[in-house]
Formats: sequence, structure tokens, C-alpha cells
Amino acid sequence: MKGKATSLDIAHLAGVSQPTVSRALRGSPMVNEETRKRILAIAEQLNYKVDKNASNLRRQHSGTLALLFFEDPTPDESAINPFFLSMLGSITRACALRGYDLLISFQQLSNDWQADYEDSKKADGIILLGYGDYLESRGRLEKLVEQGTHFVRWGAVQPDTPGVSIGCDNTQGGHDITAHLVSQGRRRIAFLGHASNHYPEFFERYLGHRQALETAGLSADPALQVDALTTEQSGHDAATELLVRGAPFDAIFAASDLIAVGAMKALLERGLRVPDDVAVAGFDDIPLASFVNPGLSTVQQDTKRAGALLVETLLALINGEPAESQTIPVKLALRGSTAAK
Amino acid sequence: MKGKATSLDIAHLAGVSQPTVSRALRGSPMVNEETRKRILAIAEQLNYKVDKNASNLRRQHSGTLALLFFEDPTPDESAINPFFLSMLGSITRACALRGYDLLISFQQLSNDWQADYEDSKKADGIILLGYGDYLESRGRLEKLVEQGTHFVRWGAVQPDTPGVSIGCDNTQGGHDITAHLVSQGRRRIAFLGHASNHYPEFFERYLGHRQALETAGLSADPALQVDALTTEQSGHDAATELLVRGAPFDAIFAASDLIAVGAMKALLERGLRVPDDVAVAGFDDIPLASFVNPGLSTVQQDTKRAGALLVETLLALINGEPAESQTIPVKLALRGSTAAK
DNA sequence: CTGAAAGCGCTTACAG
DNA sequence: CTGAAAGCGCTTACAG
Repeated sequence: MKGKATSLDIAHLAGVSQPTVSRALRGSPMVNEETRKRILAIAEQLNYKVDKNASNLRRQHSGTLALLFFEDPTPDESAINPFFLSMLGSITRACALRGYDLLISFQQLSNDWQADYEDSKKADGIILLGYGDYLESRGRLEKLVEQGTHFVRWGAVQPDTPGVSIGCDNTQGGHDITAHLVSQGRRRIAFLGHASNHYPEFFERYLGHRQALETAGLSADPALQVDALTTEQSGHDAATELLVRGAPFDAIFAASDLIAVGAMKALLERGLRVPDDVAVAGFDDIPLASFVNPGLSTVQQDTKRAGALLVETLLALINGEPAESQTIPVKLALRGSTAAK
Repeated sequence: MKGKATSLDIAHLAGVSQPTVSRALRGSPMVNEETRKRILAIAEQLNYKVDKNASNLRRQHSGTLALLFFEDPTPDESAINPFFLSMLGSITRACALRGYDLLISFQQLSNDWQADYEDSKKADGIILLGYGDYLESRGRLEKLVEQGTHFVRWGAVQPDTPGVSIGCDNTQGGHDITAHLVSQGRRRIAFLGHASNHYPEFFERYLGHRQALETAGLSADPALQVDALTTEQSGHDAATELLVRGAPFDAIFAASDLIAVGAMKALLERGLRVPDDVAVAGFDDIPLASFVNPGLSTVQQDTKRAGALLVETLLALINGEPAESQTIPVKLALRGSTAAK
């Protein structure tokens, strides 16, 4: 036999028709048990595998999901945001569990998305994972909805966002970690991270932060908010800017762990001690958070649950079942960086 | 028009035959320029995308590579070895650059590999990336070769390994970092990591380590080698074991950064100072290496180059071109953890 | 329980 | 330069 075996080869060997082979292989109940066993044995022996291209073409689905991963500040570097890598792992596992393959594509938010996996029938639906200017990408989300593409997005869950989104409770997280800082005796708490609707996740964290301040009877000083994207460098720059401004502060809540780690570096370089002089908290609970010195207090996102929920929701969408945006609860992971003075 | 547009729909609208549409879309030179333009315009307007299943079925290839990722000590946790994540990123980019899609699958080394992507025509070839007992997996490599599967493997490059491998120069790396430790005045250098042919990469690093010791006129004390897998926990355990043994040492070369970081923790817990009491070096240069305190000296593997080389080699194999195993040079990344006493 | 027939949407000789 | 024909390897009504 030259080349790979086909179902027709098996049919010949088993003395049945090709459709019967197809039925037996997929466990159709209407195949004689003995016939099935014979067919399975031959298939095994020939190392036969169903040709997915043929099968998919006929069945008009692919058994594959696509993960569209976009990140803007790091177009080409190998350093991908660890939080997303953790998500990647959990999404892969969730797919495998449900018998789906996962196609992966890294893209820049600023480019046109190569989101034609579904159109070209390579995937049944798309998971969008990334970080960047929401307002810039919004139009593309609308286009996906318009085209009837099946997709779920990881991000801020807001009523006016096109399509279905899964995200963590950013507001609650921002609130809780700030409340914790207050409970540790901090009063002048800076926020490092973009705080506008361009970056809804950060904005929600910021709003939660402000809520907690208000509850504590503290006011949010505009001088204590500095824009930052989710990279260490950006966090370093933001903390430096904060120091330059000169407004006193005794704590920093960074909108992501990467920002927090960069900020800690900047503080240490200026001779400030964490947490003695400045408490620092982050968001995400990336592995690095427990390794910096002191350990970084942060808001933990449940990536395992998130990955599973993204996949489940997308599959529901694909199957025409109702699917809604959902928010996942967060919890605090407290370490040395926010100890009381 | 209901459902997605097909090439036949376009043919009708353009007043040509369906094969002409197919030719025009793939830029065949034997299509009238005006006809082509008309067809392209219609295709654009209908948001037409070639059905990959049909195309692949006909052309008998998939334009997709599969990345089979296996890791054994962490079957289900979300914490994936950061070094492999870095490789993942570079492989994805290398694929995208060459117009290939990447299918990803996480597996346990101990299970049967679900390596039938090529058999089922979902991928044209497979990249194997992972860490575990080589002797255990060897049989499966042999089977892949036997079946004529196109694959490349990241790992130790050794003549008797089935198939084609790409790996870094582990021996050189182990040699250079040990020579560096010696140059910093260290004389009793421990090695943490498996040092047997079950783990060829570690073994090569160990051999390089011994070479450097010999060159320096130092002998390798068996009491200073402790087995460890590439996790922090394992590194922590190994360092603890080393301390329990009681043989004096003034430096540790860990076979991976994760081991080194775990070992550093164990040392600090016992009140030992790095580098004053014990210098510590690792291997991989994961992002964490520059964040621990003090920064971890290590051997840097060029993951960008590695990813590109893996993809290039696999594509050569797929195209029936000659392809050979290759070794990538390494370089040292020196930080505070190996400063002179 | 099984087979003959049709067809998924392309690509590629083969003719002209 | 273009079209009619065949066929990639399956799955699924339709008959029996």
C-alpha cells in the first residue's frame, strides 16, 4: 500500500463498503458488532487515521478553535505577558478536554487582524486574547459581529462591547486591594496604569480603587495617577514620573503585576524601601509576583476557570446555544510588599 | 446568498467558470488581467475566503505545523516552564513568517502521544518540545521515524537520537559557566540536576561542567552532585539535600534557572548569602533570572534563533530537502549571583 | 444492518 | 487564456 491508508483500503480488506467503514470508525450504533471489530482491527493495523480535511469538508466544521493573541507594546520580542501565557495554557487544556484542536496566532493589535480562520473553515470559532487600546479595536469587533463570526473575547465585561466577553471582576479587585492598603495604614495611594475607556480593564480597576478610597473617606489626588501600559519598562517609567511630580505617597496600586514590578525597581533605585516607605500592590498574580523581594501583593485572576469559561462559551455560541458575557470573581494574594509600616 | 460564498458563486457573478476563479485567486499567471481584477473585486465584496478543507484535501497538504508540547512533572498545573513559553513564542512567529499556521497541543510525556496530526492531515509536520525522561520517550521517536512522520525535536543533539534534533550547545554552556565560577574564585562547585543519559541535555551540561573543573585542576566531588528536575521545588529539595550531606561548597551550578531559583530560596532560608557564601548559576536565562535578588547568572539560549531553526528544518524535511541536526551556540548572562566573594 | 449514490469546495491535468 | 472533467476522502440521506 503506497501512501496513507484510506477508508476505501480498509473496506477492501474487510470486504465491506466504504460507508460501512466510516460508520464503524465513528461508532455508529447501526453496524454489526463483529463487522465493527474487524474493521477496527484492520484500521489499527494500517495505522489509519480519518483524513480531517475530507471529514471537515463534508461535515462543514473543523473541530478546531483559533486563539488570536494580540499584544501591542511588544510586537516582536519574545517576552510575552506572563498572564496571557498562563491563559494560553488553560485554554489549550480546556480545548483538549473537549476534543478540540487549538490554532494559535500572535498578532499585533495595530495591524489588521488575520481573523479569517472561521471564514476559511480552519476553525469553528475564535478566542480573542490581548491587550491594547480598546477603542482602536472596537471597530474590528463590530465587524466580526456583523460577519456572524463566532468569537469570545477576554477583557472588560461591559454592556456596550460588541460580542460576548469573559473577564474578571476588575472593579472588585481594584476595590479590594485598595481597601487592603488602607487597612494597612496607607493613606496616599498612587495608581499606575491608564485610567480611561481606551483601556477598560485598567479603568475598571481604577474605578474600584477610587470607590475604596471614597469609602475610607480619602480623596483621589490626580497627581497620584500616572498612565502606564502593562510592561515593566512602562511601570518603571511611571514610578519615576510619580517621584518627579513630588506629590507624597505611601503606597502604589499598579494596574498589573508587570507595572508593579517595574515600579518596585524604580523605587529601590531611588533608595526607597518596600514596604517600609512605599507599599506596592499589583494585579494578575503572575508567577513573578511571588519571586520578587519582597513578594508582591496582588489580585489573583483565576486563569484556569477563565480558560475553561472562554472555551465553553465559544462552543455554546458555535452550537447556537445562548451564551452571555460573564465576570469571574477575583481574590487577593497578599505578600510582603503591602505589610504595615 | 445564504451561507459563505464559494468559488462557484463568484464564477456566476463574474461570468466565468469556477476553475478560472480558482486560478485568479491564487495568482496564476495564465489569467487575463482584467478577468482577474473583476474576480478579485467580487471575492473581496463577498468576503470570500478559500475553504481550506477543500483546498487541503485536494492539494494533500495542510499549511499547518503542529507543536507537540510535553512536560512531565507538571501534568495539569498552569505553570509551564518559562523557557518553553519563550520557545513557543518564537516558534509561533517563525511559522507566521512562513505562512504556516500552528496547531498546539500540551501533552504528558508519560501518556501516549497524540501525534497523529500528520496522519489525520491536520498538519504537515510536528515540532516536539518538552522535557522528561529521554529513554522513556525514545521508543516513540523511533516509531515516528518508522512511520515516516516529518518532525524535529528540540533537545540534546546526539548522533544516536532518532530523527532530527535542534538544540543548544549544552556542553559549551556548562563548561563556560563553570569556568566563570572558577574565575570568580570558587573551588567547590556543586551541580544540581540529573546527570545521566535519561536527561541528555542536563547530562551534557554536567559533562561541560566537569571538563571545566578538570581544566582548572579541580576534581568533581560526587557528594556535590544532586539529582533535580527542572522545577523550583526540585531545586529547593536538591539544595536542601546538598546542605544535609554536609560536604562543603562555595558555588552551585544548577542545570536550569528554575532549579537555581529554588536552590537560592533554600540557601536563603538557611541563612546563607548569595553570592557571599555561595555563588549560584543557572541555565536558560528565563525572565525570572533577572528579577531574583541577586540577579541570577546563567547561560542564555537563543530562543528566537531556535524557533526559526526548528521551523526551517521541519519545512525542509517536509519538502524532501536535506536537513540535519544542529547545535546553537550559547552565551553567558552574568549577574550578581556569581560575583566574587 | 449494509450498500449505491451524491456531494462538500476546491485544484489540476487535459483540451482547445 | 479559458472551460469541462475528474477527483481529493470522507459523511449522510436514501433504499433496501
